[in-house]
Amino acid sequence: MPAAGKARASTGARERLMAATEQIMGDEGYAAATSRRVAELAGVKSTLVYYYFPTMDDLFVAVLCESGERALARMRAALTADDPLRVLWLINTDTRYTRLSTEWMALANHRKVIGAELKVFAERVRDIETAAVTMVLRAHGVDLTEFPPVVMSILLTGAARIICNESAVGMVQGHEQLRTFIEQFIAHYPLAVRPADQGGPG
Amino acid sequence: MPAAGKARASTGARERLMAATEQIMGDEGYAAATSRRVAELAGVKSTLVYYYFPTMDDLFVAVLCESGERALARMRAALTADDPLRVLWLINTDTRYTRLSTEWMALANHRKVIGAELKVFAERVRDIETAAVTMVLRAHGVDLTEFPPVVMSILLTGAARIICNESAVGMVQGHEQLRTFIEQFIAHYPLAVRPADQGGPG
DNA sequence: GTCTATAGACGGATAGAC
DNA sequence: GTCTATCCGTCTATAGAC
Repeated sequence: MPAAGKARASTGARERLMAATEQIMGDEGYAAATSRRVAELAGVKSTLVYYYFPTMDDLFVAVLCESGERALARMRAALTADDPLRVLWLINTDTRYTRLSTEWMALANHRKVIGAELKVFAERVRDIETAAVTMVLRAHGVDLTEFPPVVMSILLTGAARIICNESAVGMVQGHEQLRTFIEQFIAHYPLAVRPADQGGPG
Repeated sequence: MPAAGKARASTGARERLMAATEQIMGDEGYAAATSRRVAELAGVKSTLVYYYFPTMDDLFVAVLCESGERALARMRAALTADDPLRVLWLINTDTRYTRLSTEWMALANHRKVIGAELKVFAERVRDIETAAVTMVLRAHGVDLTEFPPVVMSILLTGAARIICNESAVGMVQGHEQLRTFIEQFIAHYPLAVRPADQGGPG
Protein backbone atom coordinates (compact mmCIF):
# COMPACT_ATOMS: atom_id res chain seq x y z
CA MET A 1 0.00 0.00 0.00
CA PRO A 2 1.27 3.50 -0.91
CA ALA A 3 2.07 6.57 1.17
CA ALA A 4 -0.63 7.25 3.73
CA GLY A 5 0.87 9.65 6.24
CA LYS A 6 2.58 11.82 3.66
CA ALA A 7 1.09 14.36 1.31
CA ARG A 8 -1.34 12.92 -1.25
CA ALA A 9 0.81 12.18 -4.25
CA SER A 10 -0.19 12.15 -7.91
CA THR A 11 -3.63 12.15 -9.45
CA GLY A 12 -5.66 10.41 -6.77
CA ALA A 13 -6.30 7.15 -8.56
CA ARG A 14 -7.04 5.51 -5.23
CA GLU A 15 -9.82 7.99 -4.50
CA ARG A 16 -11.25 7.65 -8.01
CA LEU A 17 -11.25 3.87 -7.67
CA MET A 18 -13.19 4.09 -4.42
CA ALA A 19 -15.68 6.58 -5.86
CA ALA A 20 -16.15 4.39 -8.92
CA THR A 21 -16.75 1.34 -6.74
CA GLU A 22 -19.42 3.14 -4.77
CA GLN A 23 -21.15 4.37 -7.91
CA ILE A 24 -21.22 1.03 -9.69
CA MET A 25 -22.34 -0.73 -6.55
CA GLY A 26 -25.25 1.67 -6.19
CA ASP A 27 -26.20 1.60 -9.86
CA GLU A 28 -25.77 -2.05 -10.71
CA GLY A 29 -25.17 -3.94 -7.47
CA TYR A 30 -22.14 -5.33 -5.70
CA ALA A 31 -21.70 -8.12 -8.24
CA ALA A 32 -21.08 -5.52 -10.95
CA ALA A 33 -18.31 -3.83 -8.99
CA THR A 34 -15.49 -5.90 -10.47
CA SER A 35 -11.85 -4.83 -10.70
CA ARG A 36 -12.22 -4.27 -14.43
CA ARG A 37 -15.40 -2.20 -14.19
CA VAL A 38 -14.27 0.09 -11.39
CA ALA A 39 -10.88 0.58 -13.05
CA GLU A 40 -12.52 1.52 -16.33
CA LEU A 41 -14.79 4.07 -14.66
CA ALA A 42 -11.82 5.48 -12.74
CA GLY A 43 -9.82 5.76 -15.94
CA VAL A 44 -7.06 3.31 -15.05
CA LYS A 45 -6.17 -0.28 -15.80
CA SER A 46 -7.64 -3.05 -13.70
CA THR A 47 -4.28 -4.17 -12.32
CA LEU A 48 -3.90 -0.87 -10.52
CA VAL A 49 -6.73 -1.90 -8.24
CA TYR A 50 -4.45 -4.55 -6.78
CA TYR A 51 -1.70 -2.06 -6.24
CA TYR A 52 -3.90 -0.06 -3.88
CA PHE A 53 -6.01 -2.90 -2.49
CA PRO A 54 -4.66 -6.43 -1.92
CA THR A 55 -8.04 -7.97 -2.72
CA MET A 56 -11.43 -6.76 -3.89
CA ASP A 57 -12.75 -7.28 -0.36
CA ASP A 58 -10.21 -4.77 0.92
CA LEU A 59 -11.49 -2.27 -1.61
CA PHE A 60 -15.07 -2.86 -0.47
CA VAL A 61 -14.14 -2.42 3.18
CA ALA A 62 -12.27 0.81 2.44
CA VAL A 63 -15.26 2.19 0.54
CA LEU A 64 -17.68 1.20 3.30
CA CYS A 65 -15.51 2.83 6.00
CA GLU A 66 -15.18 6.10 4.15
CA SER A 67 -18.83 6.14 3.18
CA GLY A 68 -19.82 5.42 6.77
CA GLU A 69 -17.71 8.22 8.16
CA ARG A 70 -19.22 10.63 5.67
CA ALA A 71 -22.73 9.58 6.71
CA LEU A 72 -21.88 10.01 10.38
CA ALA A 73 -20.48 13.47 9.71
CA ARG A 74 -23.64 14.46 7.83
CA MET A 75 -25.74 13.18 10.68
CA ARG A 76 -23.78 14.94 13.42
CA ALA A 77 -23.86 18.21 11.52
CA ALA A 78 -27.60 18.01 10.90
CA LEU A 79 -28.55 17.09 14.45
CA THR A 80 -27.31 20.39 15.85
CA ALA A 81 -30.41 21.92 14.29
CA ASP A 82 -33.37 23.30 16.21
CA ASP A 83 -35.60 20.36 15.43
CA PRO A 84 -33.65 17.10 15.88
CA LEU A 85 -36.66 14.83 15.44
CA ARG A 86 -37.57 16.33 12.08
CA VAL A 87 -33.95 16.28 10.95
CA LEU A 88 -33.70 12.63 11.95
CA TRP A 89 -36.77 11.87 9.89
CA LEU A 90 -35.53 13.83 6.88
CA ILE A 91 -32.11 12.20 6.94
CA ASN A 92 -33.50 8.71 7.19
CA THR A 93 -36.09 9.18 4.47
CA ASP A 94 -33.48 10.46 2.01
CA THR A 95 -33.71 7.92 -0.80
CA ARG A 96 -30.32 8.82 -2.30
CA TYR A 97 -28.51 6.23 -0.24
CA THR A 98 -31.19 3.54 -0.15
CA ARG A 99 -29.86 1.39 -2.97
CA LEU A 100 -26.32 1.57 -1.70
CA SER A 101 -27.18 0.64 1.88
CA THR A 102 -29.27 -2.27 0.64
CA GLU A 103 -26.24 -3.54 -1.26
CA TRP A 104 -24.09 -3.25 1.85
CA MET A 105 -26.63 -5.20 3.89
CA ALA A 106 -26.75 -7.91 1.26
CA LEU A 107 -22.96 -8.04 1.06
CA ALA A 108 -22.74 -8.14 4.86
CA ASN A 109 -24.77 -11.34 4.84
CA HIS A 110 -21.95 -13.32 3.26
CA ARG A 111 -18.77 -11.32 3.79
CA LYS A 112 -17.81 -11.30 7.45
CA VAL A 113 -15.62 -8.20 7.31
CA ILE A 114 -18.42 -6.18 5.76
CA GLY A 115 -20.87 -7.37 8.40
CA ALA A 116 -18.51 -6.42 11.23
CA GLU A 117 -17.89 -2.99 9.74
CA LEU A 118 -21.59 -2.39 9.17
CA LYS A 119 -22.31 -3.33 12.76
CA VAL A 120 -19.98 -0.81 14.39
CA PHE A 121 -21.23 1.83 11.98
CA ALA A 122 -24.88 1.11 12.79
CA GLU A 123 -24.12 1.24 16.50
CA ARG A 124 -22.55 4.67 16.20
CA VAL A 125 -25.53 5.93 14.23
CA ARG A 126 -27.92 4.57 16.83
CA ASP A 127 -25.93 6.27 19.61
CA ILE A 128 -26.11 9.63 17.89
CA GLU A 129 -29.78 9.31 17.09
CA THR A 130 -30.71 8.14 20.57
CA ALA A 131 -28.79 11.02 22.13
CA ALA A 132 -30.76 13.46 20.01
CA VAL A 133 -34.08 11.88 20.92
CA THR A 134 -33.11 11.82 24.58
CA MET A 135 -32.46 15.53 24.51
CA VAL A 136 -35.84 16.24 22.95
CA LEU A 137 -37.86 13.98 25.24
CA ARG A 138 -36.09 15.22 28.34
CA ALA A 139 -36.77 18.80 27.32
CA HIS A 140 -40.46 17.94 27.23
CA GLY A 141 -40.47 16.21 30.58
CA VAL A 142 -41.27 12.78 29.15
CA ASP A 143 -40.70 9.82 31.47
CA LEU A 144 -37.69 8.16 29.84
CA THR A 145 -38.27 4.90 31.72
CA GLU A 146 -41.74 4.45 30.33
CA PHE A 147 -40.79 5.71 26.89
CA PRO A 148 -37.10 4.94 26.23
CA PRO A 149 -35.52 7.27 23.64
CA VAL A 150 -33.94 4.34 21.82
CA VAL A 151 -37.46 3.05 21.13
CA MET A 152 -38.57 6.24 19.43
CA SER A 153 -35.28 6.26 17.58
CA ILE A 154 -35.93 2.78 16.20
CA LEU A 155 -39.60 3.43 15.40
CA LEU A 156 -38.67 6.55 13.47
CA THR A 157 -35.81 4.98 11.52
CA GLY A 158 -37.81 1.81 10.92
CA ALA A 159 -40.70 3.71 9.39
CA ALA A 160 -38.21 5.71 7.33
CA ARG A 161 -36.54 2.55 6.07
CA ILE A 162 -39.86 1.09 4.97
CA ILE A 163 -40.60 4.23 2.99
CA CYS A 164 -37.19 4.12 1.32
CA ASN A 165 -37.22 0.41 0.54
CA GLU A 166 -40.72 0.54 -0.89
CA SER A 167 -40.14 3.71 -2.87
CA ALA A 168 -37.19 1.93 -4.46
CA VAL A 169 -39.61 -0.46 -6.19
CA GLY A 170 -42.23 2.19 -6.89
CA MET A 171 -44.56 1.32 -4.04
CA VAL A 172 -46.13 4.25 -2.18
CA GLN A 173 -49.12 2.64 -0.47
CA GLY A 174 -49.76 4.36 2.86
CA HIS A 175 -46.69 6.59 2.66
CA GLU A 176 -48.64 9.83 2.65
CA GLN A 177 -50.65 8.78 5.68
CA LEU A 178 -47.48 7.79 7.47
CA ARG A 179 -45.75 11.09 6.65
CA THR A 180 -48.74 13.02 7.93
CA PHE A 181 -48.83 11.00 11.13
CA ILE A 182 -45.09 11.38 11.77
CA GLU A 183 -45.29 15.08 10.98
CA GLN A 184 -48.03 15.55 13.57
CA PHE A 185 -46.08 13.54 16.09
CA ILE A 186 -42.89 15.51 15.52
CA ALA A 187 -44.80 18.77 15.79
CA HIS A 188 -45.67 17.81 19.37
CA TYR A 189 -42.00 17.74 20.27
CA PRO A 190 -40.43 20.94 19.00
CA LEU A 191 -37.02 21.94 20.32
CA ALA A 192 -36.30 25.57 19.65
CA VAL A 193 -35.27 26.06 23.26
CA ARG A 194 -32.20 25.09 25.24
CA PRO A 195 -32.66 21.65 26.86
CA ALA A 196 -32.38 22.97 30.45
CA ASP A 197 -34.65 25.97 29.92
CA GLN A 198 -38.23 24.84 30.60
CA GLY A 199 -40.42 22.21 32.14
CA GLY A 200 -42.42 20.76 29.23
CA PRO A 201 -45.79 21.90 27.80
CA GLY A 202 -47.54 18.49 27.62
CA MET B 1 -41.06 -25.04 -21.03
CA PRO B 2 -42.44 -28.44 -19.99
CA ALA B 3 -45.90 -29.65 -19.02
CA ALA B 4 -47.56 -27.28 -16.59
CA GLY B 5 -51.25 -28.15 -16.60
CA LYS B 6 -50.70 -31.90 -16.65
CA ALA B 7 -49.62 -34.20 -13.87
CA ARG B 8 -46.13 -33.51 -12.48
CA ALA B 9 -43.84 -35.76 -14.49
CA SER B 10 -40.57 -37.31 -13.38
CA THR B 11 -38.35 -36.43 -10.49
CA GLY B 12 -39.14 -32.74 -10.03
CA ALA B 13 -35.83 -31.34 -11.22
CA ARG B 14 -37.50 -28.01 -11.80
CA GLU B 15 -38.59 -27.80 -8.18
CA ARG B 16 -35.17 -28.86 -6.94
CA LEU B 17 -33.54 -26.20 -9.08
CA MET B 18 -35.79 -23.54 -7.61
CA ALA B 19 -35.17 -24.72 -4.05
CA ALA B 20 -31.43 -24.80 -4.68
CA THR B 21 -31.50 -21.28 -6.07
CA GLU B 22 -33.31 -20.00 -3.02
CA GLN B 23 -30.89 -21.72 -0.67
CA ILE B 24 -27.72 -20.51 -2.37
CA MET B 25 -29.12 -17.01 -2.67
CA GLY B 26 -29.84 -16.92 1.04
CA ASP B 27 -26.54 -18.49 2.05
CA GLU B 28 -24.11 -16.78 -0.29
CA GLY B 29 -25.98 -14.01 -2.08
CA TYR B 30 -27.54 -13.61 -5.49
CA ALA B 31 -24.18 -13.46 -7.22
CA ALA B 32 -23.44 -17.00 -6.07
CA ALA B 33 -26.64 -18.40 -7.56
CA THR B 34 -25.14 -19.32 -10.93
CA SER B 35 -26.48 -21.94 -13.31
CA ARG B 36 -23.61 -24.26 -12.43
CA ARG B 37 -23.97 -23.88 -8.67
CA VAL B 38 -27.74 -24.34 -8.49
CA ALA B 39 -27.56 -27.30 -10.85
CA GLU B 40 -24.90 -28.97 -8.73
CA LEU B 41 -26.95 -28.52 -5.55
CA ALA B 42 -30.04 -29.84 -7.33
CA GLY B 43 -28.12 -32.85 -8.56
CA VAL B 44 -28.38 -32.15 -12.28
CA LYS B 45 -26.19 -30.67 -15.01
CA SER B 46 -26.10 -26.93 -15.53
CA THR B 47 -27.58 -27.10 -19.01
CA LEU B 48 -30.82 -28.42 -17.59
CA VAL B 49 -31.39 -25.02 -16.03
CA TYR B 50 -31.85 -23.59 -19.52
CA TYR B 51 -34.32 -26.30 -20.41
CA TYR B 52 -36.67 -25.14 -17.65
CA PHE B 53 -35.78 -21.45 -17.62
CA PRO B 54 -34.83 -19.51 -20.77
CA THR B 55 -32.48 -17.26 -18.79
CA MET B 56 -31.21 -17.02 -15.22
CA ASP B 57 -33.49 -14.03 -14.72
CA ASP B 58 -36.49 -16.21 -15.48
CA LEU B 59 -35.32 -18.63 -12.82
CA PHE B 60 -35.00 -15.80 -10.29
CA VAL B 61 -38.48 -14.50 -11.08
CA ALA B 62 -39.99 -17.96 -10.73
CA VAL B 63 -38.33 -18.45 -7.35
CA LEU B 64 -39.44 -15.03 -6.13
CA CYS B 65 -43.04 -15.66 -7.19
CA GLU B 66 -43.27 -19.01 -5.49
CA SER B 67 -41.51 -17.75 -2.39
CA GLY B 68 -43.84 -14.75 -2.25
CA GLU B 69 -46.96 -16.87 -2.52
CA ARG B 70 -45.71 -19.10 0.28
CA ALA B 71 -45.10 -16.05 2.50
CA LEU B 72 -48.56 -14.69 1.76
CA ALA B 73 -50.13 -18.03 2.62
CA ARG B 74 -48.24 -18.16 5.94
CA MET B 75 -49.38 -14.65 6.71
CA ARG B 76 -53.03 -15.23 5.87
CA ALA B 77 -53.10 -18.41 7.93
CA ALA B 78 -51.48 -16.75 10.94
CA LEU B 79 -53.69 -13.68 10.92
CA THR B 80 -56.82 -15.67 11.64
CA ALA B 81 -55.46 -15.98 15.18
CA ASP B 82 -56.95 -14.35 18.25
CA ASP B 83 -54.23 -11.74 18.51
CA PRO B 84 -53.49 -10.34 15.02
CA LEU B 85 -51.18 -7.58 16.25
CA ARG B 86 -48.92 -9.99 18.10
CA VAL B 87 -48.92 -12.42 15.19
CA LEU B 88 -48.01 -9.58 12.85
CA TRP B 89 -45.10 -8.71 15.09
CA LEU B 90 -43.93 -12.31 15.40
CA ILE B 91 -44.08 -12.94 11.67
CA ASN B 92 -42.17 -9.80 10.82
CA THR B 93 -39.46 -10.35 13.42
CA ASP B 94 -38.79 -13.86 12.18
CA THR B 95 -35.15 -13.69 11.14
CA ARG B 96 -35.28 -16.84 9.00
CA TYR B 97 -36.15 -14.89 5.88
CA THR B 98 -34.14 -11.74 6.54
CA ARG B 99 -31.10 -12.60 4.46
CA LEU B 100 -33.20 -13.77 1.57
CA SER B 101 -35.43 -10.72 1.47
CA THR B 102 -32.39 -8.45 1.64
CA GLU B 103 -31.01 -10.22 -1.43
CA TRP B 104 -34.29 -9.73 -3.26
CA MET B 105 -34.30 -6.04 -2.43
CA ALA B 106 -30.74 -5.68 -3.66
CA LEU B 107 -31.55 -7.60 -6.84
CA ALA B 108 -34.67 -5.51 -7.34
CA ASN B 109 -32.52 -2.38 -7.50
CA HIS B 110 -30.97 -3.39 -10.80
CA ARG B 111 -33.28 -5.99 -12.35
CA LYS B 112 -36.55 -4.41 -13.41
CA VAL B 113 -38.57 -7.63 -13.44
CA ILE B 114 -37.55 -8.44 -9.87
CA GLY B 115 -38.49 -4.94 -8.72
CA ALA B 116 -41.91 -5.15 -10.34
CA GLU B 117 -42.58 -8.55 -8.81
CA LEU B 118 -41.42 -7.41 -5.37
CA LYS B 119 -43.70 -4.39 -5.59
CA VAL B 120 -46.93 -6.30 -6.21
CA PHE B 121 -45.94 -8.76 -3.50
CA ALA B 122 -45.27 -5.98 -0.98
CA GLU B 123 -48.59 -4.37 -1.82
CA ARG B 124 -50.49 -7.57 -1.15
CA VAL B 125 -48.69 -8.00 2.18
CA ARG B 126 -49.52 -4.44 3.16
CA ASP B 127 -53.18 -4.99 2.28
CA ILE B 128 -53.42 -8.08 4.45
CA GLU B 129 -51.60 -6.47 7.36
CA THR B 130 -53.63 -3.29 7.19
CA ALA B 131 -56.87 -5.25 7.12
CA ALA B 132 -55.83 -7.07 10.29
CA VAL B 133 -54.89 -3.85 12.05
CA THR B 134 -58.14 -2.24 10.93
CA MET B 135 -60.11 -5.04 12.49
CA VAL B 136 -58.28 -4.68 15.80
CA LEU B 137 -58.50 -0.90 16.00
CA ARG B 138 -62.14 -0.85 15.02
CA ALA B 139 -62.92 -3.44 17.68
CA HIS B 140 -61.42 -1.07 20.23
CA GLY B 141 -63.31 1.94 19.01
CA VAL B 142 -60.20 3.79 17.83
CA ASP B 143 -60.78 6.76 15.52
CA LEU B 144 -59.42 5.42 12.22
CA THR B 145 -59.16 8.90 10.73
CA GLU B 146 -56.85 10.14 13.43
CA PHE B 147 -54.91 6.91 13.62
CA PRO B 148 -54.95 5.20 10.19
CA PRO B 149 -54.43 1.43 10.41
CA VAL B 150 -51.88 1.53 7.60
CA VAL B 151 -49.72 3.74 9.81
CA MET B 152 -49.62 1.26 12.66
CA SER B 153 -48.99 -1.45 10.11
CA ILE B 154 -45.93 0.38 8.77
CA LEU B 155 -44.62 1.35 12.22
CA LEU B 156 -44.84 -2.25 13.36
CA THR B 157 -43.22 -3.76 10.29
CA GLY B 158 -40.59 -1.02 10.18
CA ALA B 159 -39.51 -1.68 13.74
CA ALA B 160 -39.49 -5.40 12.98
CA ARG B 161 -37.31 -4.89 9.91
CA ILE B 162 -34.78 -2.89 11.91
CA ILE B 163 -34.54 -5.70 14.44
CA CYS B 164 -34.03 -8.28 11.70
CA ASN B 165 -31.51 -6.27 9.69
CA GLU B 166 -29.46 -5.41 12.73
CA SER B 167 -29.58 -8.89 14.20
CA ALA B 168 -28.17 -10.13 10.90
CA VAL B 169 -24.90 -8.31 11.66
CA GLY B 170 -24.95 -9.12 15.36
CA MET B 171 -26.23 -5.77 16.58
CA VAL B 172 -28.82 -5.86 19.36
CA GLN B 173 -28.62 -2.33 20.79
CA GLY B 174 -32.05 -1.25 22.07
CA HIS B 175 -33.82 -4.36 20.80
CA GLU B 176 -34.93 -5.51 24.23
CA GLN B 177 -36.35 -2.10 25.05
CA LEU B 178 -38.17 -2.04 21.74
CA ARG B 179 -39.61 -5.53 22.25
CA THR B 180 -40.83 -4.56 25.71
CA PHE B 181 -42.41 -1.39 24.40
CA ILE B 182 -44.15 -3.15 21.50
CA GLU B 183 -45.31 -5.92 23.79
CA GLN B 184 -46.92 -3.41 26.13
CA PHE B 185 -48.52 -1.65 23.19
CA ILE B 186 -49.90 -4.86 21.72
CA ALA B 187 -51.25 -5.88 25.13
CA HIS B 188 -53.49 -2.82 25.03
CA TYR B 189 -55.17 -4.10 21.89
CA PRO B 190 -56.15 -7.73 22.48
CA LEU B 191 -58.65 -9.33 20.15
CA ALA B 192 -60.13 -12.47 21.62
CA VAL B 193 -63.60 -11.38 20.61
CA ARG B 194 -65.43 -11.30 17.33
CA PRO B 195 -65.04 -7.91 15.59
CA ALA B 196 -68.78 -7.09 15.62
CA ASP B 197 -69.41 -8.23 19.17
CA GLN B 198 -68.56 -5.34 21.50
CA GLY B 199 -67.96 -1.62 21.79
CA GLY B 200 -64.40 -1.41 23.10
CA PRO B 201 -63.15 -1.52 26.70
CA GLY B 202 -60.88 1.56 26.49
C1' DG C 1 2.62 4.68 -9.84
C1' DT C 2 0.99 2.67 -13.94
C1' DC C 3 1.30 -0.36 -17.46
C1' DT C 4 1.27 -5.17 -20.65
C1' DA C 5 0.75 -9.88 -20.59
C1' DT C 6 -1.00 -13.79 -18.80
C1' DA C 7 -2.53 -17.71 -15.74
C1' DG C 8 -6.37 -20.30 -14.34
C1' DA C 9 -11.09 -20.55 -12.79
C1' DC C 10 -15.82 -19.60 -13.69
C1' DG C 11 -19.80 -17.33 -16.02
C1' DG C 12 -24.28 -17.54 -19.52
C1' DA C 13 -25.84 -19.77 -23.15
C1' DT C 14 -26.28 -23.03 -27.35
C1' DA C 15 -26.10 -27.42 -30.47
C1' DG C 16 -27.15 -31.70 -30.71
C1' DA C 17 -26.92 -36.84 -29.04
C1' DC C 18 -29.69 -40.14 -26.46
C1' DG D 1 -36.00 -34.78 -19.80
C1' DT D 2 -31.21 -35.09 -19.31
C1' DC D 3 -26.87 -35.33 -20.95
C1' DT D 4 -21.82 -34.13 -23.36
C1' DA D 5 -19.24 -30.88 -25.64
C1' DT D 6 -18.27 -26.40 -26.60
C1' DC D 7 -18.13 -21.14 -27.67
C1' DC D 8 -16.75 -17.11 -25.89
C1' DG D 9 -16.71 -13.75 -22.47
C1' DT D 10 -15.35 -12.09 -17.62
C1' DC D 11 -13.43 -12.76 -13.23
C1' DT D 12 -9.43 -12.28 -9.42
C1' DA D 13 -4.89 -12.05 -9.05
C1' DT D 14 0.22 -12.27 -10.22
C1' DA D 15 4.81 -11.32 -12.69
C1' DG D 16 7.43 -8.15 -14.33
C1' DA D 17 8.58 -4.04 -17.67
C1' DC D 18 8.91 1.03 -17.58
